[in-house]
Amino acid sequence: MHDIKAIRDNPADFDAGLARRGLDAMSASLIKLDEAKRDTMQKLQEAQSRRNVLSKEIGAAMGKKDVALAEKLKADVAGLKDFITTGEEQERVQTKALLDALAVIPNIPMADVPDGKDEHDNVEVRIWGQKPGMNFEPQQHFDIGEGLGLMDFEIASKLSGARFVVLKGALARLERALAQFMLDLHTGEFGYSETYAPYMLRAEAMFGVGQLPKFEADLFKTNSGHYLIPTAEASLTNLVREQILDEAKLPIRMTAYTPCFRAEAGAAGRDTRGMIRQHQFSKVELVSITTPEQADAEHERMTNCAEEVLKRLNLHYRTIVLCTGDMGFGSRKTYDIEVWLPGQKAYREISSCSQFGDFQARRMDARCKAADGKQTRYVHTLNGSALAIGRTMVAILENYQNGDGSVTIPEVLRPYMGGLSVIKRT
RNA sequence: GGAGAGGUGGCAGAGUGGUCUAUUGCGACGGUCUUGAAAACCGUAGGGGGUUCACGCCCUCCGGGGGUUCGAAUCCCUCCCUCUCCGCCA
Repeated sequence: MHDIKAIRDNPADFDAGLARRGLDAMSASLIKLDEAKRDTMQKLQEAQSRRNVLSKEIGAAMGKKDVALAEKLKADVAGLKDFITTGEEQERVQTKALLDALAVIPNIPMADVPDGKDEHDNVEVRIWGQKPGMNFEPQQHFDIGEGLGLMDFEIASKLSGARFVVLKGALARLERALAQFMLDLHTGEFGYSETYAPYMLRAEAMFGVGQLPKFEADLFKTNSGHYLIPTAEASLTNLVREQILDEAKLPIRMTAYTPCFRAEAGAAGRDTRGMIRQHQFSKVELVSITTPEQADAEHERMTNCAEEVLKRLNLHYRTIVLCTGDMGFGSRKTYDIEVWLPGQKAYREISSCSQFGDFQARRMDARCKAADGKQTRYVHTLNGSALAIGRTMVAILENYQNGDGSVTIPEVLRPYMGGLSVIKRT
């Protein structure tokens, strides 16, 4: 959510920011809505002020049992009633019109985000490791998993339809092992606080992180009116909603391992095979709540935390910064980490780390204040996947596959796999 | 799911139609006193918004949203949440 005052003060900057996103200028229409609202407010407040004064005089007259004066004053103030009633209604309508318009406008990219139209204009910022050498033709993860007899899309479709999977035996355990490994790393070495939070949220919370109103079609909704979280970001970020935090306590760093549910509306035909794009997947998420000054450094730090997972798994990856045309709705800067998949012969997104500025904080009303400070201000929010579990499993299967169809388990995961070093067909 | 009771400032807790500009207590901060502290005493306080170069002035907020009234913390409607008892239950 944008600050209308900032738009009013600097409409040209705002429109220039929108243009970088490929959007038309909106400042003029927004300012018009705002001016109409403020005009109503001024007249309304003046009338309310007069009403308050007269009402007090009525009270005083009643107290002195001067009924005649009270009745005269009542007649005086009666004329204001209609004006105030319609003014209040008008203010509500105008305020809603402005907020509705603001609610669907994406965040403005930071100055150092590269301009571009789509994913082809993203810019690589670093690359780590190298493609594994293999003396056989690498298979894709679904062929490996099905070959092991431990990954079953067919039975999953009978249970739930397309875009679901059933994992068995060592692969089911690998899912758990990956989550444990990642959580231990982030809590033990990087200072994130492990958090368990709801998987179902109210509309207000979904609005807070920017999922609503614009992306309702991407969410699953329950018959209780809740929405299933598409990412733990939604739950974790909302933990600071409607609060004024002590700045000395920032940054707050939280992590959670949760299932994620995505309707994948509009993804028909994309990644239909395998585990890359599912309605249900798990993810270890990182969320940071910071002061405005801390946000940029925290973004780099968070991205490094996500990359560290891949380093320890010895998976080749590259980190890219998304161009203005490819960024998500609420983000002002996003790094994607793409892991190399030898079976697919492609880099695929395995993590996305974004900073939102105060975009979500305004929607959630999450603020902070220095202990000695008078002024409250909005916190900054950041989140990143570290990592998506399903896609990490895909990467391990494809990168650690052997010529005989077995899969070697990365060293760091073996303690979590009961010492198992190779997954073989049983 | 059924029945009942409640949501008031950082916390506790009054107020049930008219100087409420929200009583009081605790806690907090500043000061007086003191070598220092404690105690005592005095004083200061929140959020959002409009307007102003500024000082300031004004509007609004007693869980959220509507309504009644000249006037609402107080009355009505509605939603949310908490607590108690019953029922059910991993």
